[in-house]
This record gives sequence, C-alpha cells and structure tokens, in this order.
Amino acid sequence: MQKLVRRSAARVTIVDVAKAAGVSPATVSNAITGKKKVDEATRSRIEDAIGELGYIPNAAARGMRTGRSNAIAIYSSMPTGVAAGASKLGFLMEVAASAAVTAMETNTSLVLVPPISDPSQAVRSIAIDGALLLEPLENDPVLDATLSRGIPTVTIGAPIGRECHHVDLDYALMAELLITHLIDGGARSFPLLIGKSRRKSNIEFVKAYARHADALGMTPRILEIDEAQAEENALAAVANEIGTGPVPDAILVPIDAMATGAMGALRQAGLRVPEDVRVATRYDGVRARSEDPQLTALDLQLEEVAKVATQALSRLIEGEAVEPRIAAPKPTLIARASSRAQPGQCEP
Amino acid sequence: MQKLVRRSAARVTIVDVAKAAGVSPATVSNAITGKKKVDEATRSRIEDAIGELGYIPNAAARGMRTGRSNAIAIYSSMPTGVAAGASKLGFLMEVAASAAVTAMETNTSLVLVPPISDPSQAVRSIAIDGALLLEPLENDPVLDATLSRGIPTVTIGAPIGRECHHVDLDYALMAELLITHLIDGGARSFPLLIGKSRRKSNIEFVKAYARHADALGMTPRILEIDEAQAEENALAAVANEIGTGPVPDAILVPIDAMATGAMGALRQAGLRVPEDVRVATRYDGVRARSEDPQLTALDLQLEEVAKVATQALSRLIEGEAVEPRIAAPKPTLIARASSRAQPGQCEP
DNA sequence: TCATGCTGGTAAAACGTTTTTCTGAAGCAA
DNA sequence: TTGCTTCAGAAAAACGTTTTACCAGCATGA
Repeated sequence: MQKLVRRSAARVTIVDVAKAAGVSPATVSNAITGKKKVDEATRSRIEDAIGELGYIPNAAARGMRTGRSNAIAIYSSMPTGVAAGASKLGFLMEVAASAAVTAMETNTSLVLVPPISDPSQAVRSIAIDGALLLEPLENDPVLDATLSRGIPTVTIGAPIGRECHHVDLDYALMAELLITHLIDGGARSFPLLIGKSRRKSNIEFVKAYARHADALGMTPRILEIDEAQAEENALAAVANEIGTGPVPDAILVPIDAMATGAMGALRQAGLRVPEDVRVATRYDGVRARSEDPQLTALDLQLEEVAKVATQALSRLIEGEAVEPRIAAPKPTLIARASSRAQPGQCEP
Repeated sequence: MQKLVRRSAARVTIVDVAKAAGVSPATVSNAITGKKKVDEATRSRIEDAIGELGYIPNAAARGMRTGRSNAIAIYSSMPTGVAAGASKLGFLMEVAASAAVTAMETNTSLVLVPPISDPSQAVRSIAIDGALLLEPLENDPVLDATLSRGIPTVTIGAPIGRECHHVDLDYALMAELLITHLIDGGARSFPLLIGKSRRKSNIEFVKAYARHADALGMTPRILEIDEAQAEENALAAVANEIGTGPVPDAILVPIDAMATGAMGALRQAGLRVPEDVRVATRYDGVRARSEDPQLTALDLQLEEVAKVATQALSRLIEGEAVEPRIAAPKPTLIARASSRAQPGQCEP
C-alpha cells in the first residue's frame, strides 16, 4: 500500500515575483492590494509574473503586518447538551452557515468554535478580527475574553448587564406568540420548562409567562432546568410534574432539547400529544420536526439574523460607527400538530 | 443613542514581557512554547509577567514564523442547492460540527468555507494547515487548489481519477442497503433519481442500481438531475416520469433535496406514500425527517466519519505517514414510514 | 592541566508582507 | 534658470514571533 507524501513546495514569495517582473517588492504589493497607483505596463508585467510563478500571498505574513486576519469566529456559550444534541445540528450551526456565507461576501472566513472546553482559552491564539457570540450569559466568559482583548464583538441576543453590540432577538414577542397560541387553543394550565442559566432568552420567557399566568388566573409552574443535560433533565422534570400534580393541558418548552425530553416523558406516561397535552417549542430545528407529532415552533429567521449580525460585525471591524442595538427580523409562528386545539378544551 | 467605541488596546508583546521578567524575548518564547528548557525560577517570573501584563501571543506573527496557522478548512463542492437548502443545514454542517470538535482536541480551529463563488479563490489567502473536502468531483477545483499548494487534504468520499487521502465512504453498501430494502418490501419497478455530477457517490449508486435491475429483470430507469436546482429539477423529473410511463412502485432518491422534490411531485399527482409509491433516501437530515411521512434513510455515522477524517488530517499535517484510504464506519438502515411494505405488493 | 559536555541563557537573523520615507525624473510656471 | 509639484517606483523599516548560532559558567573525566 503506497503512502502519499507531502510535497514540500518551495514557497514563492513576493520578492520572487518582484525579481521576475523587474520591480521592487513594494511595487508588487501595491499592484496586488491596489493601495497605490502603479503604471499599467508594470502592473501587467507583475500580473504575468504572478501567474507564471503561481504566487500566492502568505496570509500569516500579511496578517502580521496589517493586523488583520480576515476571519471572524462564532462562539456559543450554550452547553453542548443543547447546542449539539442528537445530530450536532441546531441553532449554532444554522447561524454559522448563514454567517459564513455573509462573511464570504467581504472576503472574510468564519471560524467555527465548538462549545466546549475553556472558552477564554479558545479565544486566545486564534487570529480573528471579530467575534459573533450566541445568546450570551450574564458575565459570559467568552464575552469577557473578546471584549477585554478589544476584539469587536456582536452578540446574537442581548447581553445582560453590560454594553455590547447585539442583534436584539425579540424574546418577548417569541414568548407572546407561543403563549397566546396555546391559550387561544384552550390551554389553561400549562407549566413552563426553561433553562436555568442567566440568559436574556430564559429571563424574558419567564417574565412573559408570569404575566400571562397572572392575567389568566393560572398558578404559574416554572420548571428551571440545567441546560447541560437538557433532554434527560427535562424528561425527569416533566415525569415528576405529571406524577405529582394534576396533568397539565399543555407544556411550553422553548428549548428544543428539553422539548424532546418532555415528549419522552409524556409518551412514557401514556399521554397523547396533542389530545391530552399540547406542546410548543421555540427553535424549529431537526428535533422539532422529527418528533411525532411534529412540534409547533417559531420561524426565527435565523438566516437573516445571522446576516445582519455578520454585516454589523463587518462594519464594526472596519471601524465604522454601529448602533449598539441591531433590530432582528420578527419571528412568526409555525403551528404544527403538537399544539392542535382540542374540541371541548376551548371554554375557559 | 450612544455608540460603543473600539478600544485601541496598545498591544503588549513578547519583548514587554521579556523586559518585565528581566530576560530575553527568546527565553520568554521558550518558556511559552516549551521547546527549550528554562530554569524553574525564571519560568515562574515569566509567567508572573505574562499574567501581570495580560500578554497574549500574536497568532499571525507566530504563524508567519512557524508556517503553521493551527486551522483547517472544510469545503464542499456541492452546489448550494444541495449543501444549503431549506435551512442551510445538512451534510456539510453536520460534518463541520463534528470536525470542529475533533480539531479542537489538537488545539486546531475549523474554518467553514461556504459552497459558493470561486473555490480556488476561497483557498487562497486563508491561512490553513490542511483541508477537508466533502464528496469531491472529478477534476475538483478545490482539490486542485489545495493539492497544488501543497496543503494536506483529506476528502470525505473517495476522489475520482487521482490520489488523495480520503475517508472511503462505502457508497456501494449504502446503495445495497436501500435497494434491497425496497426490493424486500416488494418494489419491482422503481427509478433511480441521482445527481448528474461526476462524484463517486453518484457513480456507485448508478452501478449498484443497474446491477440489481439486471438481476431483477427490471428495466432500469436512471434519472440524472442537475444538483444546482436539485429540488425543483427532481420534482419536474418525477412529475414527468409519472405522467409518461406506468406509475413506479417506489423511488430511490439518494440526495435528500431531490427526495423533497420527488415527494412534492407525488403529492401533486395524488399518489400516496408509501401506499402507492415507496420512497427512500440516503442522508438522514432535516429534510428526511420533516417529510410527511418521514423518509427512510441511512445512518451514515457522519460524526464518526468527520472525526476520523479530522484525525487523519491532523496526522498528515504533523508529517506522519497516513494510509491513503481510511475506512469509514458502516452505514445502517433507518426504516421509516415512507417505505413501509404494502400488503399485496410482495409477490414478484 | 586540558578537552568535553551540559546548562541556562542571549543576540541576532529570519519569516513575508505592508507601509513609510525617500528619490529621480518629468512637467510647468515664473 | 529656479522653484515647485506630481508621479512611479525603490529602499528600508516595521510588524512580533521563533529559531539559529553562540557564549559563559560550571562540572566531569582523563
């Protein structure tokens, strides 16, 4: 079995090109970057030489001189239990895909930083011009790291207790859409399963839920779950909820990994969805769609969200003035079988 | 509305640290990288100084000197119609997620290169030590670019007509699993919808299909579709197929975007799945799971595939000898409603 | 005593660009 | 002629590391 061997490609540098074209390296640089005018004749000689020799600028050297890397990173401080999950897809990857496409428009590449290990470590020693950060925590360590290093940062979802450019996801509206949908369908007694970490999304959902519960005269049941083992913990919490009190007529469970767990608990208890209990979640990912029945969720327009975030980051990197708050597109409801209204449940 | 302003963080360099610790920059470098022994006392002085000053090595400068960037890129030459699609997820992102996690284990970050625009351009001017490439084409331009630059490359799925390290996805087995599943369920007349690009996956599926058709005495119907508009083209092709000939009892459509199109065509024709026509696809992504009924597909174990690919690339970058062919984990069938056997279809 | 080797360290070169500063030539007006 | 400006380009500095070559001191062994 033959081994392939690595070619040790005696690198061709800008001085090789300069020699071949009979000019100085500075002129070659100017011809390439277009920062200074070079004569048409010399430019074409240079371009010929470049083609001839197959010259490719050394990105590291360029980056060292200019202080730019033409790369941005995307981070999530969500534990892998949520961010990854069954097929490692989800929120982070969906945003990343769109961000990568948008970044490429300004000749920037996107570095994917998986949500593991020491985040401040992950920020060090990666050459990036800026960072996108998903759903920051209060005192988010990644945000600490990027901001203290002076790296332009845009968070997706507002940060808590500090200033940072962010795309302001309208969590209040998300909660409103889901809660009124459940109520409109007849739900009168439904708990909220939510992450216990201090994130804007969790906080806003709790707030909206509490408000509606109050207006409805419903005893609020807020089950706060550790996101690290989202699915298992949610399953246990729902099983416990069902076992101890009256069976709820619906469950609001924004985080999709927890929704999977909740569905599991309902199945185990022999409860039918949506006939006995109706379920709604927030993120319309692979989990929501592959449940049986499929879960009602929101179209968060993540593609657009990622796009505006990336564009804002781009401008920030260029040193342009950017409003700290960037509006996000409005989410819309995707009603699916899991929350279909049940006849006879509709009166208050 | 207040504007946030970028801090111009007067960078602290290795010579600042050296001065503070009363040693030379070389010694600081040695202390950090551990490449040469430095006395315990001096090392701790250096570490104190680093902490004090908040020194962070400049990745670009380091990269320029060492020729390493500690980053790998992942490319796909699939057109966006397939690689991206409805929610921009899929094959590429699933592999990317796992690759990112694996890469991080060797302190390497992963650069996500979206499948757009000029691929050879995308390879230039990104500082990477190696590349992963999904399902290469014959004469793949990305592969041309990386190999000609001497960038260590591992493809996922074998390349065609040239040598390159690759994880050898067992397309023949994939085809076998799906085809025998359909046949075992009673299918006797089913076309193959496949991409027309020259990729190992397409070629192997055609080969296996032809072989089975021959053994079965079935007239082979191979519909080759342009992957660029996969969903629309597949819909049209299936609509045409149904309209012109006898209605098939199944459809084999490996590429998930095409499966979505096929399902659409069947719906429009008023044909039921699986009662009238049974459907099976290959990649078990969001498309397969969100169809109604959900599509039979394969568990390709992409997480593991990405892991072994990334590890092999890692070794390649380190200059270790790596076998050109890396075995992939075996795919398994995930039978779902879309291909459920129909009573009365089982006799030949 | 001398050669030898080890240890912990330094000075300086090197990496490949971009940027700053400088220069010579040409053009033009007074 | 002189002085001033513009232009295309060159020389050299600079970016922040790592690496190479070297050195002084000290121990070791013959």
